[in-house]
Amino acid sequence: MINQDEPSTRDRLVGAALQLFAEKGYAATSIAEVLRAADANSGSLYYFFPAKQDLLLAVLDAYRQGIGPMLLEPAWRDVPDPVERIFALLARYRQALDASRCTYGCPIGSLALELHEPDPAVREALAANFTAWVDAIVGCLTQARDRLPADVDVRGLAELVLTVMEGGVMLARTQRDIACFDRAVAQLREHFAALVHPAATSPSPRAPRTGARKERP
Amino acid sequence: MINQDEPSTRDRLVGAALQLFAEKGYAATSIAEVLRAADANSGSLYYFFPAKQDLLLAVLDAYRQGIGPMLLEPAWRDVPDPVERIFALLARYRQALDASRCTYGCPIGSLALELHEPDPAVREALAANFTAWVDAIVGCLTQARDRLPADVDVRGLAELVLTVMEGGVMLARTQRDIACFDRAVAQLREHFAALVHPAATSPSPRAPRTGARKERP
DNA sequence: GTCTATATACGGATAGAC
DNA sequence: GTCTATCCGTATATAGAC
Repeated sequence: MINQDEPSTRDRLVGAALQLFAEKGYAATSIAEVLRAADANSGSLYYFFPAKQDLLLAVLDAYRQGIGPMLLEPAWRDVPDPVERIFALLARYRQALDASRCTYGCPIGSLALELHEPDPAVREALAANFTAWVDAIVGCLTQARDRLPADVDVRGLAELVLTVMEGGVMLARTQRDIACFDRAVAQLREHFAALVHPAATSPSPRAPRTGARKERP
Repeated sequence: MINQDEPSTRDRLVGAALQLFAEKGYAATSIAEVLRAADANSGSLYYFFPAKQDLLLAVLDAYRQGIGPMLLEPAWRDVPDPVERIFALLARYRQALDASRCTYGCPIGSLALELHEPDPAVREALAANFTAWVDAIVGCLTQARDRLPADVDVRGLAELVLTVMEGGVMLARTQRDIACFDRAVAQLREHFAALVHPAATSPSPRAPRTGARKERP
């Protein structure tokens, strides 16, 4: 066993930076704050990370590695239906948004828009996070493949989910109104309702649609 | 007439800041850079704006005032159909994204996510920009009201347009791939295609749908 | 690996003449 | 309204002992 009960200095630094970058952003977080939050000293940090950006890269890697165990797994524990898993994931973001009174959104999205001309390594690390997230949704859609139209753009649809989440978070945060996020998700629900078959395979006892589409004259 | 040919020092400052904040972000833009770009001096800037944040507020106000003349009017000049105007607006963002090789997105969205704990005045100025943008889409949808289902959430649908634009810009910038934005817009097209009647009123000679929805078995 | 002390630069903002 | 010169805090990063 390598893991101790006490996290290593390096892990404390990455953890502190992860939290602070999410709360305040990258530029607005000073090294001194990270050191204070991690209860470490300047010498330790620069022993592990040659520069602040290397700390950011470690944080982005931690996020990517955490997508499965920290995000998807808890969100999907009690949700077997692949389409519902998509909305369970969105509900997770809603929860974080709500708990922070519309302050905490998606840390990757915030960093992606804060860093305008990022170093290639940083840009790729951000892109890798989005790709992993979208891949997870693609997985859900693939599992529900037989309930989808044959000509559907699976990747495009998965990206739409990310897009709606990120846009909904942005709007809700700016308006300080979680209803914005809810409306975005509700619209996505409508989109799925028009697209997905009423789950002949799934034994889920939900109604196949929430709001029946109005008939055309 | 008040306007001269030469823009005032104040206008040059706001214009320079507007461009720099969009290109590099708020925190990453130094006062010195603004002064250089505006060909002005520190004394002039602080004569007009007590602090950097007041310059930001002026920039956000300029954006809001420019939504009509600088954004909607040129985008809608040759597009009478209200639904097509929505996509013409999105095409405008695509153009900016493309011209900058997926670097320049939506400056308001970037600022909204960069500034995590903004001063109330700043947050409200950002929110006012989003509101004005969404209101414009609501206007389009209202004009097309008779082509929409009676129970549609007009504001929710308008916010979805903003949400898809912002999310699409975020993903395209991060992946440095405009196809991400295109896929997001294509999905929105699908959503509208399933929602909007084939324009009985509009004399536009377009086909009512691009990709016919697959029939359910 | 960790500590303290510090180098060095640059940030926003100010002073006061003109 | 505009100019130059400058204050002063804070930022990242380094040096070198332990």
